[in-house]
Amino acid sequence: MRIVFMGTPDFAAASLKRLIGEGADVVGVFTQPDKPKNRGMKLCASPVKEIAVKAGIPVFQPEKMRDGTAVEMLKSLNPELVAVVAYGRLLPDDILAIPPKGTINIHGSLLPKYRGAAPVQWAVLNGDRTTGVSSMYLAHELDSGDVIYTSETEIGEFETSGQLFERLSELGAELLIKTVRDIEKGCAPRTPQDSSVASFAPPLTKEMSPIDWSRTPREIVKHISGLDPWPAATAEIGGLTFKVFGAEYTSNKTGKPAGAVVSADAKKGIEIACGKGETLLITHLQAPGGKTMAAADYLRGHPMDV
RNA sequence: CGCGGAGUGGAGCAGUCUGGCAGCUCGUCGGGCUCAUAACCCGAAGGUCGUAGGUUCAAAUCCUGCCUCCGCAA
Repeated sequence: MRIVFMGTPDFAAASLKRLIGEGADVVGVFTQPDKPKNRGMKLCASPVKEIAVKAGIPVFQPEKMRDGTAVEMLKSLNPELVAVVAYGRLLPDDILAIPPKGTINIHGSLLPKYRGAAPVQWAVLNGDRTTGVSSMYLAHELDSGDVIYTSETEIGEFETSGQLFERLSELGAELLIKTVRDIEKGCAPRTPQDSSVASFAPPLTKEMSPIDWSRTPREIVKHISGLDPWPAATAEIGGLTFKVFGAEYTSNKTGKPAGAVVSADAKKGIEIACGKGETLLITHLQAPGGKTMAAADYLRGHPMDV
């Protein structure tokens, strides 16, 4: 079955790699154009492009999806199925209409929950105990198509969005293989989404970074985990804005106001007052301009008065 | 040439401006105290100061090249 793959970041690369590894007939790969990135603003290829190039698969990087060129590119490949994983672009109907077996998508949540750009992060932020991945047919409206299969997994208490992303990208890859196989066999189910219970997971922004210390320790832990690795939770301590990457629960109580430093032990970390007099121990942080390190290490070089 | 920071015993930092015996908080090892301890006391080991050259009586420190790492921004 001739398949065209569309995707961009690591989450998608895992699926493409798996698809190729399973011997699927991937006849072309669409990915976002190379963009200037990193130190030096060098032009960088997307993770998906790197996989495709290594596998010798033709790569297409149309700037626009609606000016007709993308349609021509896709038509010339004569695909039976198009598989989209985090391509980062809404596909117009004339593209969706091309492959006779349909256009499918892998999404990082249990649809209809968390439609949108950041389903993984919001599952963590909201403190959900479980989440998963879904495969679905693409429809005109964002992430609203009929669901084919889902795969569920638990979220660890301290699992970060980055870690969950990695696991879900593997789960997603597996689900994609299964979905493609059953579509080829003609036995893939399709279940319409119940849009009345749908929720939306908008992209994260830096405005979300500052920690609200008046919340409960668990809410704050979820905030920290959910924003890791980007945009990262931040805390103002002693006039500096730190990024916070790790915290542990304590059994301590304090009379200090939320956000105040309760203790700064060079063997443990920085303990901060939260809501209702509970406290949280920051164990990993990043000072402005510095690299991420254990809070205890930071305190050794930067003693902190309480 | 997007902007910027940094390489100093195992970890995190100071010292560099103004050259002059390599320092701090930990860790490690040995000993002591203790019912006990991540606590306390005593002692010890461990560094060609990223690298190559230059200036100097003398370089971690000043000058030049190179390597490596990191932050911001996207």
